Amino acid sequence: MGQWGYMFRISKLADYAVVVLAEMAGRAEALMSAAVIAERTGVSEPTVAKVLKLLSREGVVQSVRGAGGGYRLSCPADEIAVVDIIEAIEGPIALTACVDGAEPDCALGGCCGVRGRWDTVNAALRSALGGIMLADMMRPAVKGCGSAALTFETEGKGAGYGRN
Amino acid sequence: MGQWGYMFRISKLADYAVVVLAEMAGRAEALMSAAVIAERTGVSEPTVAKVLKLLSREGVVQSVRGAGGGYRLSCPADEIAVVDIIEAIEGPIALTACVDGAEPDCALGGCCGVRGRWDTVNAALRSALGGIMLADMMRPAVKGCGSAALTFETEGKGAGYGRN
DNA sequence: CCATCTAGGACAAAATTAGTGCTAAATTAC
DNA sequence: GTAATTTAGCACTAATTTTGTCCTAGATGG
Repeated sequence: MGQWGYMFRISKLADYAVVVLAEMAGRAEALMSAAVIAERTGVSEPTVAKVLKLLSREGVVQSVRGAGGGYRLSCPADEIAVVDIIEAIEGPIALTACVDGAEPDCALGGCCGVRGRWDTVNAALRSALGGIMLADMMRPAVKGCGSAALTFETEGKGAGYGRN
Repeated sequence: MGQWGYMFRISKLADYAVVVLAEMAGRAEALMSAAVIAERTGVSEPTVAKVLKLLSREGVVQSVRGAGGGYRLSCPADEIAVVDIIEAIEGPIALTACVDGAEPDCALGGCCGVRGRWDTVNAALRSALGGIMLADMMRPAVKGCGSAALTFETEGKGAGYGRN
């Protein structure tokens, strides 16, 4: 019922995360800085940086600090489940807050007719999404797109942050 | 990354919808007014009314106007998929706005490396959730509130409905 | 006609998300 | 060792979404 009317919307950040990782997967071994990835994907640099920080903290990517540093995937694209990416950004999957253990002060209290029943749904979700890998999200290499010469510009961010 | 840190959160309204419908399923044939359902579920009346209006518009429940009117389920609880309920409240399932055909003005444009790839994910989602029915969300008739001794529940926690 | 009861839209407040900026820490290059 | 590069981690503001409520209109039954 939001602007798009879609349920199960994932956050834009998670969406960007998949785009960013798909880009990185193209050069799986190489280190890429946030700035370069931003340029290659078209996502604004601050946003790319934010996404990568989260992904790094959750172990989806590895980071190397310092000059010449950057990020690389922790494992091959066909071993990273999309659901893991989303969880890295948004936290554990659950259809409601009403899951085992959490949230002590439900106003409906012990009378809630569906308490604990969402677990089944959540399990089904995880199961269904667990099999879809990052590699499945990549298109078969489109030329002309996104692959504008990999230049390490020292020009800086003076060019301004394009909005996403 | 919200307060609960859960991804795939459904809205509270959709959550209420399941609670409301589970209540109605107990007396499948009978007409129940929004006021009565509100009283029996503990969800505030304006909210119950709102939920029922949406469910009615989408055909999940049937409505009867006028004195003595109310709502009843359109079909048995084991024929109503939970995902249908959620869709009735929140609109069609889709993990991103970036689905087939839709959304002409994605800033990443034609260069987006994952464009169209979400369809697979969404299909998997629908498939997994389509098999879970409202009937599966109901507890096997619990008399008296708070007894709660039920299969999966490891403890008396687990809630998630904000107060009204 | 009058008391009920749903339909539908409008709306303000609250909660969440998005996006940006700043400072610190690590690493490389000179 | 100093400077430049690049990630880490907050803190914060603005924009968007969700909630919850209200108000008016249309049906229905007695």
